[in-house]
Amino acid sequence: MLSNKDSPVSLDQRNATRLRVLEHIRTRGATSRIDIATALNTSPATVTAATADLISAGLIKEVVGESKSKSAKRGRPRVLLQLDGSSYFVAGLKIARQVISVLLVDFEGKEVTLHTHSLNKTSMSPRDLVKTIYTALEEACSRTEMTIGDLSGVSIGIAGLVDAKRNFVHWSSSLTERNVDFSRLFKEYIPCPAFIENDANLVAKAEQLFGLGIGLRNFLVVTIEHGVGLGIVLDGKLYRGERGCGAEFGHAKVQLDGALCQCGQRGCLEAYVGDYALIREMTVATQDRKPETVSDIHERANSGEQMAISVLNRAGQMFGLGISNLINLFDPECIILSGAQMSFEHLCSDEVMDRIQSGVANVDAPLPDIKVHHWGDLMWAKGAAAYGIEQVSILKVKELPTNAA
Amino acid sequence: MLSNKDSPVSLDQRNATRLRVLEHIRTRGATSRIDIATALNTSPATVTAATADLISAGLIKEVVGESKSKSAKRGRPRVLLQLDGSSYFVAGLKIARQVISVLLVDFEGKEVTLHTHSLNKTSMSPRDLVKTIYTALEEACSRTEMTIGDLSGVSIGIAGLVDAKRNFVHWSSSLTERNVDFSRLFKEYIPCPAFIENDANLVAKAEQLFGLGIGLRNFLVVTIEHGVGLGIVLDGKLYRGERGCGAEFGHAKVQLDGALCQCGQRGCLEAYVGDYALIREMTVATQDRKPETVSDIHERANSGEQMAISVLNRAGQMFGLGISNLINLFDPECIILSGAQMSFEHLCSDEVMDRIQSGVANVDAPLPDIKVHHWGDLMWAKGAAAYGIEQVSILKVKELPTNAA
DNA sequence: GTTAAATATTTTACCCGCTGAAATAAATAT
DNA sequence: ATATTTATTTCAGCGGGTAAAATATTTAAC
Repeated sequence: MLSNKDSPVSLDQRNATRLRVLEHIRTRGATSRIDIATALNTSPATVTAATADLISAGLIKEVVGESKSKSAKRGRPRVLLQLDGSSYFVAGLKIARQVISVLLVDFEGKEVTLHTHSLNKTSMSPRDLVKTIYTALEEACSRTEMTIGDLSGVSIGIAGLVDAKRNFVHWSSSLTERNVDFSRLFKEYIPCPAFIENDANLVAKAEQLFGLGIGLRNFLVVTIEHGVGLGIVLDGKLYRGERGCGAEFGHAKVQLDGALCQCGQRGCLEAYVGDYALIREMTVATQDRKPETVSDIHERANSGEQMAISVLNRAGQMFGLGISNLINLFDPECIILSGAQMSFEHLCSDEVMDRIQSGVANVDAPLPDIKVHHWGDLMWAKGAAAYGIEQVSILKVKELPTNAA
Repeated sequence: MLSNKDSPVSLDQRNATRLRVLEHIRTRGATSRIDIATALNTSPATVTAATADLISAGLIKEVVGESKSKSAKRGRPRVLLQLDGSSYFVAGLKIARQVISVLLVDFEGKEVTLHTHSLNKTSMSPRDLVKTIYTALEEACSRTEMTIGDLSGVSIGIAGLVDAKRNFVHWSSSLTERNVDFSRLFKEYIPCPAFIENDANLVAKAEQLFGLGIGLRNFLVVTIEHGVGLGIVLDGKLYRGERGCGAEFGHAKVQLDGALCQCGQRGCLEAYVGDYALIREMTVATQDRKPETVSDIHERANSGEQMAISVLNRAGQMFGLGISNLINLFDPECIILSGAQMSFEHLCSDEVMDRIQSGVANVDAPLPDIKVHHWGDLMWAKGAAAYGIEQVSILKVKELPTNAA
């Protein structure tokens, strides 16, 4: 009798097909089997098999409705397939300085509830952080009919250097310790799969699944907030680097021995563009009237204050220089500038775009698209949720039986 | 009767396996089938099939000799497989400013002959360039018993912005025209498959196949010569960007509105590090004693001339800044500094390494290796040959019959 | 209203590449 | 000479995918 052991190659192959079908449905919305087969360049028979598996797992469902693509006049109508949001739920968390945001979403990414948990310290020990995350999750669930046990995945975004593959945080301003392996702590406190990632990478995932990156395979997402973050998507996947700490754009050096940065080094982009940098500059220049936020600086600039204009202007020039370097290196399809607040117009001005243009090696081919995306406050948590949905999709597909039931 | 049409998926799958086996033999040298099966995590039966195909195509051959890995005391001895260099020959060309270097190699990369064809102009029309390439190829072949018709591939390295997938050159200092599609010209003049690529990408290929990049999957190669070039290898493949003009490191901006560069922009790394930049600086500072080469500057620095020391020092600082930015973005396994001449010690000094170290976001994990590779003068042409061998390998594998003969 | 045509999906028979087990090959130890 | 060990090849079978046929479900035509 021959072995019945699953050959790993074949298993991976089939799951890869299932995942490709699932991803296509997620990005394109309600689609028919025949359209999926055409789009994925595969046979209808394969799509029938894959979708049957996904339906049995509760990941997708058949819906009634009109096909968006060419509607035939005659013949059997197409059956549309859509994500089934109701089977699984995921929590996306963003660890910010003052607050943890918890966004509970269904499997389509639709918001179930949002909860904000205040922090009294801007940094804490890993164990305390995970305990606080658990509390925040419980509070969020208590607003719904769910319990933590109903969650299929928890995804956590944090600023800093994170090796997501290992749930390992090299360093984060939210932690009092370096080199933290969260996988053990998660197993101890969180009763479902949990993932931690760099926050900018998560926003990149959100752009890819729900935002301006839908359908793109090579793009960069630059996040603008307290600091400057970067997410790199190459060939449809997040690029993280060998040790998981690549895509450090905020601390790219734009000036030899330049301004002092939070990180202790000199000349970092963030030291010219980050909000704390702008506030510091304004404070030095106008001791008596310290601005509280970047919006304050904007207001003063709009009302004609030369110093404010100059500060914002230099930030824009440095930012443009950094972006042009990204284009020179990556030559992406698109760069998405993502921010949750409206306080980064000075980084999207015509002058900045001119600076970018003038810094890119000149070819007679159109520049990559530079798109500005003003998200709501939920940007970061949505990013975490997007990543969680993706990871849980992978887990659920792997759990599918090898042979049809 | 059912269709016998090859399903493209399966065909690609088998060819991918054949190529993986071929690549393994190329990088590891003489190896037995059992070792290949273990290394590629596949079954001996598959390796038997793949190697039989590769042998019938003349790509590899069985050789006698001792296995390098654990030699068993008893049992059937392992049969070693090695590249068969004698079946196919490839020409690697480097278009430099004064000269075209032609390196004829066998399929193992062993030099058959080297020929240098002088140019009387530093730039010419695309058609003239291809004609000149043909002449240079003829001259090189005439030194051997080969003719151009015996070549299985011609690979051409050129400085500038090249979209290798399309054999399209956006811009090159060696051409009097922009936006040149070489595929038609190659068909017209070159009687075998021909490929054109950015020269730094080719050096990266050479490092991957023959040099310090063997076995690495994510590394960067920085070339230092007249200008500064970059080749990016991610997941074992050259990363070229969406329009094929990524990896432009020489024109990355390291200073806002800085020194004027050849390219017409300001603040490019090359404008601080390129040899013409150093010579220009020295000329301004010491009008009466213009240095001819970077080596001259080195000599003067070694003999204690402050101005020369200062010029080289600043170049090193700027270079270190650029490298640290690469590490921050890519977090590679390794960065290889490749140069054909010995005139870049000032870019590998301890001060430069300190500058790199101090510019990399700090994690408690070892920095990527920074390796210095002093090639001979053949560096560029060897790179072209490496790329040619790889491309021809792919072509030959694709030409294999679907069913065993 | 019935039938024909059109189109979507499912079923079925089979192809292809890979695998494990068995067979074979080629050496050494006894 | 025979047993043992190890490498390679052969071979039957598995799993995923496909083309073609079958089936399902609609509209158009009469």
